[in-house]
Amino acid sequence: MSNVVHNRPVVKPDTRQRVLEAIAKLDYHPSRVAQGLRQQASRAIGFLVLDPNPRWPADPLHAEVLAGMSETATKHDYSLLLDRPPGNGHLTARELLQPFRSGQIDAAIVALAGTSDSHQHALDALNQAGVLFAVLEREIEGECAYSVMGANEDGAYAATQKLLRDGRRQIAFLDSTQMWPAIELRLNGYRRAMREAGLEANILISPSPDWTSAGGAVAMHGLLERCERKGLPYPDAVLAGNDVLAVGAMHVLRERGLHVPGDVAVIGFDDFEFARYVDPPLTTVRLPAYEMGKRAAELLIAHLEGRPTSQRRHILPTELIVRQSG
Amino acid sequence: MSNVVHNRPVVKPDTRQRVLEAIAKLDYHPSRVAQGLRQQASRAIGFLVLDPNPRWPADPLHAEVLAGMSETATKHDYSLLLDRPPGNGHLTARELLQPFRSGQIDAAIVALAGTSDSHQHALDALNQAGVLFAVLEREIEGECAYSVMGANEDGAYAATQKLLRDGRRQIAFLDSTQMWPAIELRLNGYRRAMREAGLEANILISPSPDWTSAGGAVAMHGLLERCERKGLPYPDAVLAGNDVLAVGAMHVLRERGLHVPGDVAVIGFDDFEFARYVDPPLTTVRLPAYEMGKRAAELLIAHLEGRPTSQRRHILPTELIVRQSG
DNA sequence: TTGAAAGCGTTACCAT
DNA sequence: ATGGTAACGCTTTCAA
Repeated sequence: MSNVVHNRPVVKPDTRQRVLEAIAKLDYHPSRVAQGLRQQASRAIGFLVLDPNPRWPADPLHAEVLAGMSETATKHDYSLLLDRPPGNGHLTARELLQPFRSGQIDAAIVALAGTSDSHQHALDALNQAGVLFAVLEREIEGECAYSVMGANEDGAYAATQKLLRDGRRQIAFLDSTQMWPAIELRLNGYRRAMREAGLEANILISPSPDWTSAGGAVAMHGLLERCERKGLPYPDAVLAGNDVLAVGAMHVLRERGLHVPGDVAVIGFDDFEFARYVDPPLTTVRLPAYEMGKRAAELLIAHLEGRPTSQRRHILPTELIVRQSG
Repeated sequence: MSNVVHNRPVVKPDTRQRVLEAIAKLDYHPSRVAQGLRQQASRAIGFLVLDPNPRWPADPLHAEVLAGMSETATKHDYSLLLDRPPGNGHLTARELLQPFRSGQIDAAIVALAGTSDSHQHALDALNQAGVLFAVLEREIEGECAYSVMGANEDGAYAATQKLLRDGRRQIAFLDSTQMWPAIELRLNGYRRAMREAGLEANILISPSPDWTSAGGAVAMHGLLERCERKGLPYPDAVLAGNDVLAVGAMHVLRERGLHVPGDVAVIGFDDFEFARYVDPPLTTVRLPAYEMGKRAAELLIAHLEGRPTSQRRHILPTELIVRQSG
């Protein structure tokens, strides 16, 4: 019976035929739950989002990653389980491991919020438990740990250099009080480019309260006000932590009568769908989010099927997409 | 033991104490899989997306719905399983029911693509199997079927009326060859308003090949070309099937040197995050997508816990948000 | 090649 | 109030 369902060649053709008929007649459906219990494997991978913001799927980047994961999981007949931390977002190791221990998932893709060290204990716990996982946008080491990243630092470096080449000198960076590992890397790239250009003194960072466009507007607002208060000149360029922030920032600039890119150049990050449709079309650093989701899922599934990939650190290239905003 | 874990009051305090200690010492974790097998209930709800486009999570509306579902599921300690049709998107009843029959989910939220009748057989199959589900944006009847909708027709009607009140007469609608139940309703609202204004002859519909902004640009392009070919005047207003399309359409209008809203008013649908940040800020019909996801999940979970809601048809109100594009 | 039986980790039931 | 046992539906192993 089991041998028939799984197409194993140890059954005589006519026996197989009989069994198949019975299956059809009884409208039999194998229970994946029972299979899971017996085989100690659920054929499901989890998406563990360590972000207290319940609206995280609405972030275009997360959505793209999710789409890539889902596509790949389906292709390999794996299920995808969405898992969020209950409540406040501060996880104990126990909570994190729960879906593994309870047999719900065989592996997980982990998306972090917060600074890169804030969830170190969580990753340590995963490692110590010996479970299989892939972390997005974050270096990680461990027996069964993969990491899938975009070239965030390179991208931010290239974007800053482009602005410098265009003669911009007062280049500001928009980040957020809600930290996020990729942003640290982007900041690093920005800082390095400024330092190498001898403009360390011009480094200027303004935080958004969150990762929405409304937050981006707040950050831009704060930036301009700070300049006014201190009698500093306005920045002549802004590198935004991501496109969503950039959109809000451009809105504020327009409201203030500042021309983009004439007065202030703006470059975003991610190249989300709407980047080319805002006015002016947004120059940005493309991050291959969909591909990252795919890659992470592929690595985990290959590992689960006995084909672990020796390369644990996967960095997908970013690309500067020059449009008209900067 | 089971009684202790589930806090049943049939155990003596000191026995409970002893068991709890053992649990801690052995680092015991209940297996949800075994629980599922034993109780014939997985404590998971599925999101069945009958859309062949693998990038569906990147659609802002879907993402918001997903966020609402995820939030609610987590709150009630339910898992959320993402389920896509394998491959082409044309589902057999068998494939649709698979996650139910295999015990992976106790209920599902179903998002349809295609015309409202194209998946009728799928919904019939769900009904006939007696499984619990909620359909988004689509009327449904059945023993265990809920439907959660936005007031699509009302919204489109109100938007069209607003344009008429502003003196617009040549109002076009942007839909898509990739149909979608909600769009049929929006079209109905548009048609009804035009008919009631005696402008049935002016009804003009241009399709996008998909639901991206690029598609919206194609639809707008096609619309203008059709007018030119037939020697018709350009439309003085456009009601887009959703905001994503509207963004692409506005882009084309600007490229052609047409002023929004001076020459052509544009109204979108959904009120996604970026609607207020495009230029000019997009007038649109707000659809409470997050709330719809929440509601659907709540209805299912309440039903599963023995508290079925008598009202099966839930229509959440839409609201016309007037900004500057129309 | 086939059929029977054990066991995966729970919970529900039934003796104690 | 407690401990033992069967059963959930499958796969694997072992004997026939």
